[in-house]
Amino acid sequence: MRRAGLTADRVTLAGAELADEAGLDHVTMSAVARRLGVKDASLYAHVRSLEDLRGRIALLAADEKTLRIAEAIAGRAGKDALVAYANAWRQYAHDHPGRYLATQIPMRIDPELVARAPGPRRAIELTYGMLRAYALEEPDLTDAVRLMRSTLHGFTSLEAAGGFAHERPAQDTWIRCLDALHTLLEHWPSRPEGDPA
Amino acid sequence: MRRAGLTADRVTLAGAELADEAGLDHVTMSAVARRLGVKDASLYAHVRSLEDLRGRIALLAADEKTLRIAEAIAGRAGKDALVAYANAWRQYAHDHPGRYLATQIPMRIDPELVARAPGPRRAIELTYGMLRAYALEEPDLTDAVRLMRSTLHGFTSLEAAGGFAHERPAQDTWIRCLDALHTLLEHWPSRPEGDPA
DNA sequence: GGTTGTGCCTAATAGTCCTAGGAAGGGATG
DNA sequence: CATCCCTTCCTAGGACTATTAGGCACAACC
Repeated sequence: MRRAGLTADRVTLAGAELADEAGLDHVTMSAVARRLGVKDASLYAHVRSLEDLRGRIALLAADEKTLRIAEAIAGRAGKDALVAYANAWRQYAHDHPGRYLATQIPMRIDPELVARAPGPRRAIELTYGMLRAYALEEPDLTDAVRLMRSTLHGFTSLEAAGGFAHERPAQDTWIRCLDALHTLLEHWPSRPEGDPA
Repeated sequence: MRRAGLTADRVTLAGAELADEAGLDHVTMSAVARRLGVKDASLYAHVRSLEDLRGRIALLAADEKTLRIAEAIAGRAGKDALVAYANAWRQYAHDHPGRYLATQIPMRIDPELVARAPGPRRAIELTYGMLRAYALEEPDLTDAVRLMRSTLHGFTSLEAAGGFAHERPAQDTWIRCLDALHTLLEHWPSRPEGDPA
């Protein structure tokens, strides 16, 4: 009797592949087990539950996306970095729609596992680092980081869900949106007086 | 034997309520049937499948959200309208997290049903109408609409998923982001020469 | 009052998650 | 080399879910 060499990471990877190929809600214990040539009960030695598996897929996606972004912006600055950052984000969502969707589900996942995953935290750090070129001070910097993440996530998410009808190519809008974001970051509106928050 | 008076709409509503209370993936045929005091098989007379039900929930959410936005911006213009629009959007996502999440799933739903639902189309029209105050010309107007939808959706989506850590209240960031969007729309960057697209 | 159709039912199949307990491979230890 | 033990994977089974097929009873119309 051969051993399949399962680990939590291998199970997670199989689930992630399945999510990209068949859609996130086709990621079931049975389906992942079939893909690994194993009985479903065997997975429970490595993964606590289906919900746990989905959380791990989300964390994997966050790590992978962060890594891609880090590579993309390395050695770049200013608008160059901004565009590279955004394109890497969008490209990851295109390449891995299932994994990307997994990151959107409100996760009630093992906090200890989250703490060990570097992805989410590092992603924020990267964004802060990149936006430092725009000479924003706190709390504007935090707000700008959040705005940027919101816009990128919203665009890729809507695009994936078919939210942009056919009239105008999404790619054209994308380029213009990056222009707009860049402009906005360069001319970030000042706070009204008496608003230190 | 009492009749429950089921219709497709009543089933959809029960599913939507369940989605908000228990989370979208607790919306099952059995659970909806239980909530309606009915056997699960009975639902299939009104709804084609679970996936169909989820699609209907998504369409319901789109209609409701659009209605709220329409009420919010009625009689307003300029930044006033922008803020009202955005707040209505965000408030809907807060009030109905399950329904809102349903709109994010790529739906392979009956196209005929989609065509009959006024929500998605009307939402876009409303956005166009509101942004007309900013004197943008096509295709900038379309791009601005898409940017606006992306940012609002991204923000509410990230917020719902717990994406904004505790440091700074999300509400404060929200206000500043609306300022920023308004500023951006007033100073939309011009296209580079020789780019009629 | 009989007919017709609809609304909800029972019954059944297949697939799912997950638990409990058992067997067999692989490594450490005598 | 033999033994022990831990990990890995299995079999078996319970509870729940989605979906289909067919039946009965209620309501409306003639």
